[in-house]
Amino acid sequence: MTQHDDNLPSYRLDPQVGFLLRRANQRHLAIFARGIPELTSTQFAALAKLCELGQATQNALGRATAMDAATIKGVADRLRKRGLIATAPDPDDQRRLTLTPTAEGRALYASQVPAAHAITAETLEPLSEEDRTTFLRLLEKLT
Amino acid sequence: MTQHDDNLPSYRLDPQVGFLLRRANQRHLAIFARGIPELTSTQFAALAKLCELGQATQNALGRATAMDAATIKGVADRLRKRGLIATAPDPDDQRRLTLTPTAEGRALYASQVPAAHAITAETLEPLSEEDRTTFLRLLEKLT
DNA sequence: CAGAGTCTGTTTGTATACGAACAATAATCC
DNA sequence: GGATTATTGTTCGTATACAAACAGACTCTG
Repeated sequence: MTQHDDNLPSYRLDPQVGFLLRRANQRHLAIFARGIPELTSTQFAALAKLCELGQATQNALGRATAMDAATIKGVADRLRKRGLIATAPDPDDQRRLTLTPTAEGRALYASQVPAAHAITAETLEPLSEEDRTTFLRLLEKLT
Repeated sequence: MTQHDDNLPSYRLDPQVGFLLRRANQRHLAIFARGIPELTSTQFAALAKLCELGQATQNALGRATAMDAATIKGVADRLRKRGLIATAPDPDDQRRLTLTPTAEGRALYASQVPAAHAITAETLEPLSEEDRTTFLRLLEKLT
């Protein structure tokens, strides 16, 4: 069987979950960049969620898209600079910034939804129909 | 004011592979940072692979750890600054930089291997023994 | 009501990531 | 053997990520 020397640390990088997760993510991001060159994966996520919600506070949008306050600020700034979302102060809470997708933002989002589905399909393409379901079910448990 | 237009293709962010991959990766990185505060996940990967290989060219180490030339440069610079790896010019090829782990680097690596295994275990902890095998098998195909 | 604590958005600093362009060097080909 | 091509490492610019510290605005509690 396999010999194990207890004096030497036995560790291989390649099969570790973390390494595989990082590479799978890299592959997905490359597919995304080819599929929707107009936006980054993160920007599309924020825009999509904002269109889904209709409107949201900046930090709330960050929570909904798994970005911390500092990250969502940068993403929101770039989307606003491109005219895809608009910012308005909340009359009920002076701290809050309410974000809303602009008509242009909604249009871009709608136009890219088919591409987004294609990206998901291409990312999962190496798996059989059945394996995709299994994979997504298990992956969801690791979030 | 939110209304649903049935002409638009439906899309939800939450179940998309890309979003789940990103969040699973975030969770893993948080586990890693708690488990090995001395090094980032990327730095540990580079150090581990270099210890595995004994020595490597900078770009070759990048390829072995899935980092492009610009990324591995930054990682290698930080590891060198901390005295964990050493750099030497290749006599046979003036372009190449040969990287080698220092004694300190090997010692730190060896001391953290158990923690690294624990990180992998904790990341996969939500899955049953059988599901872990399945998940890793499928994840590997998406790399 | 006053003070403690919480939440909002912001800023700074560090660390991946990657595209693109670059100079120096090697390898290849005709 | 000289020109073309490829590779190596570097730099620049942009975009996530996140910790930490901050000020201002709200909330809760005593």
